[in-house]
Amino acid sequence: MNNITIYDVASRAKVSLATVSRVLNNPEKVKEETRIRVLNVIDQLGYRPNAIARGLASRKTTTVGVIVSDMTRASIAETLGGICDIAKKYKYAIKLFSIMRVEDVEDTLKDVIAEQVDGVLYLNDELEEENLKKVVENLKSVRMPIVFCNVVSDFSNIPTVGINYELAAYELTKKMIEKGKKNIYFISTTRKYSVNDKKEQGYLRAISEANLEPKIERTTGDTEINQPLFRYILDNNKIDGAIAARDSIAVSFLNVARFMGKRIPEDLAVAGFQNTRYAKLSRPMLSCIHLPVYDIGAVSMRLLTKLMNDEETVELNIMLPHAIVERETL
Amino acid sequence: MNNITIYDVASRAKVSLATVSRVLNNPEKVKEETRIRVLNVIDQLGYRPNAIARGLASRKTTTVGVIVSDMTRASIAETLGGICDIAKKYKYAIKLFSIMRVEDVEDTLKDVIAEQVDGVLYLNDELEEENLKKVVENLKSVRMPIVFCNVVSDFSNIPTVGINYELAAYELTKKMIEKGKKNIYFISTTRKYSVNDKKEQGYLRAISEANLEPKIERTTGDTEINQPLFRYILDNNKIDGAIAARDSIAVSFLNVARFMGKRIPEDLAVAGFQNTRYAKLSRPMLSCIHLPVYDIGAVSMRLLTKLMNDEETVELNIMLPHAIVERETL
DNA sequence: CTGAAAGCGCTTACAG
DNA sequence: CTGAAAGCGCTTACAG
Repeated sequence: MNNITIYDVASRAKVSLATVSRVLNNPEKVKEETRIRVLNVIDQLGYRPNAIARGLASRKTTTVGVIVSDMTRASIAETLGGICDIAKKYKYAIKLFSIMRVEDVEDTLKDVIAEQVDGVLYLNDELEEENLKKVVENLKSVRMPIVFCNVVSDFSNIPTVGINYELAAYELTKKMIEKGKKNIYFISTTRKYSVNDKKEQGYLRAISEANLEPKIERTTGDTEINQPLFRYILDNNKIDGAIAARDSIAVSFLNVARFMGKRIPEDLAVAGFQNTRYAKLSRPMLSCIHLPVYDIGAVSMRLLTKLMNDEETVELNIMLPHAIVERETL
Repeated sequence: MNNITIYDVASRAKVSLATVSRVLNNPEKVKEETRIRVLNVIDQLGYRPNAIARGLASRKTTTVGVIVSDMTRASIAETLGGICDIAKKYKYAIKLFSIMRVEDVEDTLKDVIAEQVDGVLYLNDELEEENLKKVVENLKSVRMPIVFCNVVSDFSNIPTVGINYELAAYELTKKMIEKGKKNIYFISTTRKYSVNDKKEQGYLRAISEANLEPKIERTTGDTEINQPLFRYILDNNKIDGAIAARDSIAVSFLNVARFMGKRIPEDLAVAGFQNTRYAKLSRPMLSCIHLPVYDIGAVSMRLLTKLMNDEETVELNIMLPHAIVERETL
């Protein structure tokens, strides 16, 4: 494809290819005069070293593998944005891997390893400790640096960046309680996400501290299916608060509640997690926990670069700050 | 990293490394007995060929480069999902490149080429024909197959997959006109996206066919800034219809209109483009053009595989079907 | 059908 | 400071 090789540069600059390689990788080892000459030729020819050949020779590909389950989820996109920006800054390329079915975990990992990436960012937050274990073991066995990006797990020795979901949910629940709510529901997802599990725990802690009764419901994300469930919850209960694991669920719940004549937030307070653009577009405007998803991506990529370069890393489990955004539903 | 090499397999299977390579790449050239023996060893050892070495030797990396401008945009995520799924199916890896600033175009392209990908999917839909030209020329010069994924351009000879935005906007506008609306605004984006340009054209065609007066406004995506503009539009005019280039803008506009007491859709019809999950969550529920963004990704990836393998491709400019989703605002 | 050998485009000790 | 040479782990004509 790219016809210009290191040989072309070398012959044109009247040096050996070793020298060209050095001005690229260890410029300080080359006499300034030679270096400048080579650099000029590189520039003239528009030479870029073949990343594949370089990867083979140096056993470093300056590529990181990003493992995702469901690309489609909105938060993933922003997190990827953060990852990309920082990767670019540190000159890493990004290879994307998706694990569509749990059965594919090991196979995907073999792929990742075969692709010779220098490190892995794991954003697959479906809660399956056994599978997570496989991931960790596979990667450890080849000494591949890994960081969990917004994935909560019991592996305390794996570098992680995220937020303190437990605390965030705790604070949010507590805030509702302080506002006088006594029948607060937690609406989680049917599918198990590790982060949602933590939110649930935080909710439970606040509820039990206040001696209230915990009430947890689970929904699929699907609006059509939610409708009857939400209606049922709102019909049969003296519910006066609802915390949803995701903004979209919260808005969906909010809509049903309003349709049924509930005054928000007097009769019913509602809150979600994420603070997407659409939180502001709901009516009334949704209150929620703001998740710095872009930053989570950026910071985890940065952490990974440190790990790949054996830099000293003070903190391996980074919790980014969260915030309660109070709008109109709380 | 991966310690098991083709040599290990060869010696254990008592064949030469050439034979191992053949069972992997040209199995039909190997005697069945030998093939099975080798396959067994591969299995036992869990051998995966080093993709980098393979890429260097064969000059095929079975990797495609995906060039994106703003990862953060919601539609990109779903499109990426389609790309990933099909890439996986055809055993291609995906490398992600972002072009953050226009100045980076050429530099990013050099990166892409240096990374030795076998083909490129270009999803950067900011309208800049000159820059698009650079992209095309750079890639053509190294004979790199490329497909424009949801990018509209004047380069009719570049394979493209998307929808007929002009027609979609035309139909949508026409539908509003048929419903008796006479003062229909088109609300586009300040930033130039090639697809939005087409939408504008379709809108204009329908408007002029009906001898109505075209009215185009542009907004940033930012809700805070939109508010006053929308208020202004709604205040000063006998507007009775609004088509927004994006769902989020449509919902935002809808909210302001309702706040000002407009009855939807009697006083004012509103429609958007995309059909995100949130279109259903607005109140009243947003009518819009449904864009098959996942499919656009999937189909363009499929098209690219054909191009990379020099398969005959009947259609190089694929327009996927769109649809008007009528909910409550139209 | 199989093996020996050259080569893909680099990096990196090793000499000098 | 610079060059000759080996080697990274594969693929692929070329013989046989």
